Amino acid sequence: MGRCYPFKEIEAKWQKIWKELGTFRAPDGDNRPKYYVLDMFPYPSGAGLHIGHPEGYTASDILARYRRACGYNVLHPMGWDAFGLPAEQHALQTGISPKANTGQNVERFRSQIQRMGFAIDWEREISTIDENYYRWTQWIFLQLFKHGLAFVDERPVWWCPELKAVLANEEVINGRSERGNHPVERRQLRQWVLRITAYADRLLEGLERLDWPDSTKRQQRAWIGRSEGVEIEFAVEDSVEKVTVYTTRADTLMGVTYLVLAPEHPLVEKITLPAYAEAVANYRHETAKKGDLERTDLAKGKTGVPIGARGIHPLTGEKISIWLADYVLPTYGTGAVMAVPAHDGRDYEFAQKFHLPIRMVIGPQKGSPELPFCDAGVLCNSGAGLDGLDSKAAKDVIVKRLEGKNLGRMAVKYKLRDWLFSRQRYWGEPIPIVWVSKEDYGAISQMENSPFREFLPEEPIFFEESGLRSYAIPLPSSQLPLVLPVVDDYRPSDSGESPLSRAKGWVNVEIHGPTGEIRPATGQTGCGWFPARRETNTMPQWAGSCWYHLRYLSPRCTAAAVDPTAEAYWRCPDFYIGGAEHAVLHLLYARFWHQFLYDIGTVTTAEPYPKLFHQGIILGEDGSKMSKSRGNVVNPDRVIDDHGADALRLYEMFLGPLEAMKPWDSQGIIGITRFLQRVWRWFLEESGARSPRFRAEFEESAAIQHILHSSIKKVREDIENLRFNTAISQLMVLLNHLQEQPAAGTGTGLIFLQLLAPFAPHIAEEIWQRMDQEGSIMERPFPNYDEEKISTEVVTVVVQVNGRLRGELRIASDTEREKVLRLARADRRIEPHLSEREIVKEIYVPNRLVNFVVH
RNA sequence: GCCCGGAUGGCGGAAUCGGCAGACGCGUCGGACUCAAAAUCCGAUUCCCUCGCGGGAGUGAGGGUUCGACCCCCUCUCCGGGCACCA
Repeated sequence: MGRCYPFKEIEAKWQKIWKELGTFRAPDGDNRPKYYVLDMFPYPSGAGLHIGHPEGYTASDILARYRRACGYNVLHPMGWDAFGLPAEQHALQTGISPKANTGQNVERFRSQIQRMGFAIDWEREISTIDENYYRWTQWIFLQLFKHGLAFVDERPVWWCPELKAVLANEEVINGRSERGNHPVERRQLRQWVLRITAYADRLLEGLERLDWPDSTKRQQRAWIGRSEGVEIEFAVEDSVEKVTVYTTRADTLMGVTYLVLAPEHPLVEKITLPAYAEAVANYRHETAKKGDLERTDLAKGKTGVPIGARGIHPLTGEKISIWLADYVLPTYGTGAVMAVPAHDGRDYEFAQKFHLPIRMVIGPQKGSPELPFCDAGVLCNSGAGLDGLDSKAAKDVIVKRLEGKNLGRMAVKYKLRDWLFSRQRYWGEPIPIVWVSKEDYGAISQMENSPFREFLPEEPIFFEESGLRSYAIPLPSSQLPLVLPVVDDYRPSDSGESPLSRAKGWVNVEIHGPTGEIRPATGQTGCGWFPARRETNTMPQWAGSCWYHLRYLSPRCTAAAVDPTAEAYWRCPDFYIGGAEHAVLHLLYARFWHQFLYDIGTVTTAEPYPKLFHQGIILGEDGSKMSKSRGNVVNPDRVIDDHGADALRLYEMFLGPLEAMKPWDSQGIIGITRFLQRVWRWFLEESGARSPRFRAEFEESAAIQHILHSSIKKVREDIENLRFNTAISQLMVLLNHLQEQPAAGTGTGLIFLQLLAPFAPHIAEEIWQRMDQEGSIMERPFPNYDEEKISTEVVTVVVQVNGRLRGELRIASDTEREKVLRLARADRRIEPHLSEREIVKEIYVPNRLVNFVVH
């Protein structure tokens, strides 16, 4: 290492000063306009900060510091998404409690983040595992419960034998667990479910008004998967039952040649003919064993069995066979489809395999098609009133006919499923519910002043187990937080029960109806005391992150999840930045909770994140994803040790566009280090004192004023558009020009420092001080540019002949067209290209370009 | 399979209302300083022909529109991401 500026000392020095002075504290309510910048808070893993974390944080920090300098009251907070499976697995391996382990990880993350010198208001730090935080997560859950949006259901769920845990749909990828890539299987378990589907339309429509990346909106739309179609009833021959199918292609109704039910369809038992019962039972059994991986594996081809019963076509009365096939999913639509093999790829494949009839009803193809025609078209073979209509018109006619017979109606379906909200784990928020008998539920719900009625829903929530019904009683506010009990065994049970179920003293309680008190079981009930069992499932990791953006507004508030006064001022984040991997999970769940909180009056904004940005991924030096196994992981601590936090900040932003995926280059950071050293040496002498080059009264040349003011403009615009790489390059260009001058105005130097400050705050503060400036550079308004200084009197106009560059002219700006063309024609370099040729056309783009078209 | 996004020097990347391609930085080469090295500073650096002046080619490939295309249109290749029997 050569002569470096003393980044170690000055970075520690300014971080200390900022902390002591509370420079970045964001006061509630203020005359200034507010600006709320939010980072996706990290999961504090045992591995410590990754080089990718500071990328997003630096970006938001630059924006925060810039907005501050532009006169905004900026809120830039940080916290910890601290519940999660890794801490629990670590506990199983080491015996160290998740709480202790997570605490250590948080310490490390905090100190690593603080070393970056971010303008964070640390007094607002939050953690999802704090009792005073999850108390309100529980409160929101109870509100959902009260409003009928949280319920229990015995349902097939993804069970991972390896993790011994139930996984949400989103945590299962191609039949394997997202975390750990273990195989998963179906199991029937009692689960808590949140009715996110009730918000499907609002979640969809709300997207229109959001300033989000298109790809993320697209993903959410696809996830919600709204489709408009028709439900059609097919009577079953010799039966009172009917098969209801859902289709988006009612126009192909005349091409239906058979029906298919999902193997799980409840009608199967009722309508299967005895002769087919055994084969059907076998097929259903086979399907149940399959994971969705096998079931959805297209390569394996279609399977299915007939059930003997026949359906009756609602318009033609034709009798068609009914089949069971696992290509029909029980969880979508009605779990039954009408098969139109001529116009659907899947039906076609199935029909081919089982030699079922194929009837074309969308023309104009002739004969039996080689391939199904799946687009819209013009109807044929469909009879009077339909043939010749296009698909759209035909749908209308067919729906009208069905409605006339009361055999069909328009219907809207979604791919979105309700959110499976319980986990059989220890390290999560306890669900604040106790279970009581039917009689006791009746008694408690009748007690007029019982606190247990605070969150009681209109419809009771219950489940049945070995013939006994248990009823859900919500804990009252006075019992919150429901604290996670200390246990010594974090293993889940093989039966799918949470480790909490082992804490018998915690699980078995008695509740006092009149007062809302809860005590450990004594066996002495009566006098308003009822025996109860606590819910032992915990919430998924997504819960805490659904509303953290609100808790920052009033992190210590004990009276409410969000203090209404603070909420009225800060509202919601003006800018939200984080990884694209959260496009559908966190970002959809958080929108759901926020919309719900809006409905119950907790917040005054309809959407949580009006503007969202995804930073790209930083790859290893070899261009592949950083991973321990590849040995290409860059440790931010090392980089700060070697080059300083300012250099790391600057370099991460200089690598390329913020949203791009870009490889780290340990050579490249040298360029940034050199730049910072040149800055240091331009301002300061060897001794560290301010350089004598600076003059208080100094008239800069027009050229310097031009580059200075256009740099101010570019830096401002680039920050506002998150183009930090080009902003930094402009600062380099500016310094290159300034360095060529023997002297400089003090004001020019100070402007340079102010432009640099959001990116490299420590060095900017230090030089600011050594330039004898009072106070923090952060307190000064961001420089403005003078448009007049940017406009130039002389411009370069390039001259082309037939579009090929042949020369250029230096002329006064806004010279009239004829004069420019005359000068161009006479130019020494242009003339030879024009001589003896006819000029067909002359193009002049003012102040930019001349093009002669010659024959 | 379907839907997005991308492809620019040795490398990361600039430049898109259609108007000088390669800003800025890395690397490399040459020079200054030095006993020497490091550091620093100065210069060169898309490729080809040329001592030079200059000329030719060039933004993944091929075609098109235009006075003019990295930019717009069509076809294709490769890379990245998302969805994946959703009827």
